[in-house]
Amino acid sequence: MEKQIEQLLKAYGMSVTGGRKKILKLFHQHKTALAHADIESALKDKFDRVTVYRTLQVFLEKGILHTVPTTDNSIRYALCKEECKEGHHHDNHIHFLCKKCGITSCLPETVIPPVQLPKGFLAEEYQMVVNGYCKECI
Amino acid sequence: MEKQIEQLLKAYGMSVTGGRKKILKLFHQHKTALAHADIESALKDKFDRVTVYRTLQVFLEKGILHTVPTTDNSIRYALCKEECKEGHHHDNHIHFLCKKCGITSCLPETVIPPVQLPKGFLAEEYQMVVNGYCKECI
DNA sequence: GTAACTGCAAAATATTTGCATCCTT
DNA sequence: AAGGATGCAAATATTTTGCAGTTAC
Repeated sequence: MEKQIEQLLKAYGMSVTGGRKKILKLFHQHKTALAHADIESALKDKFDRVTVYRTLQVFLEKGILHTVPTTDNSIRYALCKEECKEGHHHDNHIHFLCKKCGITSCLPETVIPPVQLPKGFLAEEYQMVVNGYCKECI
Repeated sequence: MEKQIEQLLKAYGMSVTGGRKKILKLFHQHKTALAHADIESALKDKFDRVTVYRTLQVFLEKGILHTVPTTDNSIRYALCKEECKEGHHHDNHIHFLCKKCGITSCLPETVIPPVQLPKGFLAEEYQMVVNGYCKECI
């Protein structure tokens, strides 16, 4: 695991530091999308708040993480690319947001069906969010 | 228009005030989803920032507005219910976000296709966001 | 007249920036 | 050793809260 994470960082041309490893590890452990606050509290004082901001920012730019659409005001980040790589080759996953526990999960095995857009719209990416209740909260 | 708006407010059991009318009018004029900042700058000092927050909050609670999923950190609000009422009777619209001009539009006439979720997930609402380029920006 | 809405001030939160120090390569 | 990453302090921006004055019904 440790090795995997370091390799991933190197593969993306980033230097391997404690903070980046910790944060990346979090995303690998939780299979859900995480908000800044989740990460901060998971790291409990181990790293500065600012470092978390900057690390997430870099991960986004490099394409290790991507943002998940939400209807509340939180920005959530997820590490879906990897999981999707092996199965279907699509960047467009469905995200599931549980109303009770608030967990946001990626459902990489579920394919977003095609839609017909009105004339004049050129679509590049599709994202789908499903709200409801997850296994634990039904 | 003025009358329509007042009636809508009354229909939802809200008192009719200047601020509410102005904000609701904005949503009727622009056919796009608006963020707090959009509204604030559109009203240019006519109303207090706090009033805008509170008005949007009430509109959400009453069900006049709903939030639109976004991948940036902005909360966007839209007034889709009405438009949908007449056509298809579904609350689940597709939202289109233009990469260039940043405008978020509701596409009420486009139906979200059904998806098969993995076992253990109970879905209640479906939302779909499409990124790309709108008519003006292609 | 009463309840609710609004503006102002201020508190609480969240995010960004600058700079000095430390760590990775 | 050099460039980049981190922590700390502080500046900005965003959102929430309390209260007094005003407005809608």
